[in-house]
Amino acid sequence: MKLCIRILCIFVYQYELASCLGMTKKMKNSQLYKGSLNTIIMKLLEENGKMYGYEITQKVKAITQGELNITEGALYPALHKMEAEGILDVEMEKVDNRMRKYYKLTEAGTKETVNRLSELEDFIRNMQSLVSPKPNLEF
Amino acid sequence: MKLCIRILCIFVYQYELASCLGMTKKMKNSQLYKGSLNTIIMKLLEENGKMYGYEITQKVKAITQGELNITEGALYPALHKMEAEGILDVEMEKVDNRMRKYYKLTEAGTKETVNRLSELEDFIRNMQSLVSPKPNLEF
DNA sequence: TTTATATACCTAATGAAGTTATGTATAAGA
DNA sequence: TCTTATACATAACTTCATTAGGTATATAAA
Repeated sequence: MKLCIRILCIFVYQYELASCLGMTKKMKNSQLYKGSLNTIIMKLLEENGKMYGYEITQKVKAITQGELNITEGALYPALHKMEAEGILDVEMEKVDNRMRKYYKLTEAGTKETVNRLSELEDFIRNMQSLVSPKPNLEF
Repeated sequence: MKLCIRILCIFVYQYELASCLGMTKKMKNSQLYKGSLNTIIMKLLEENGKMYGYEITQKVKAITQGELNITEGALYPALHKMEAEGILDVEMEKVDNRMRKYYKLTEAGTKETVNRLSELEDFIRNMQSLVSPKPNLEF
């Protein structure tokens, strides 16, 4: 029994250690990211022309230094939905005997991206007003 | 028939006009705000000491120039939940024969607010990296 | 050689948060 | 009198994401 607990402790310790080093890190994304996934995907596609799902998850992780990890359970349904809505086009490609589904913005998608980005700007501006109310010092 | 269409047009026009003036404006909040409500509430309470529900909706509307309208269906359940979690304390008050439920941060709530605000900062920083990738120009 | 990790896709069950619609009730103004 | 503003509340529904599985190939480690 005591041995079991000791082993468990070692396991937990190593897990936590790994967490600290950002290796196994079962990162729980903040609630704040809810609703921003589509905007993120669209912006990345606008920038990179075409990307495949897995590539998107890795890109986001890299850009945010591991702070945001898009879960596949969120990503793939989102991509399928945007494809169904005519925002994205798909193109299959076989690389190294492994399949890839490349997504790119449609014309409509490109237009919608502009709106989404402006919404994001407004959102950020509003959130900043809310949390760091700058008294109008200009006069 | 033509008359009907004309009347409809006038109605739509006036509705849009009212919208522009921010009067009737059935503002649909961007998806992006999902997940930010608690943070907003906590920050406002941290700043103002105590507030009641309706006051919060008005304050947010004012600060964001009408861009963000907290719906009551989201607000009240959120307040109740935060109270249940020990983040908020309630205090009833009767003003003008009308009831008000004033909320304020508990000690735990105040601590949690710090975390939430730092999460928000990270979130904003990450979103900015994602949508406006600033190449590291420093060298 | 088996096993774990990385790449690459997928979905079903569940949960959390918000919208819409509705209800109650008082006060003030047109 | 009828509408708007103030002030609370909740039930039904939608949307988005998490959790937890599943398939399959390639590579590195034990």
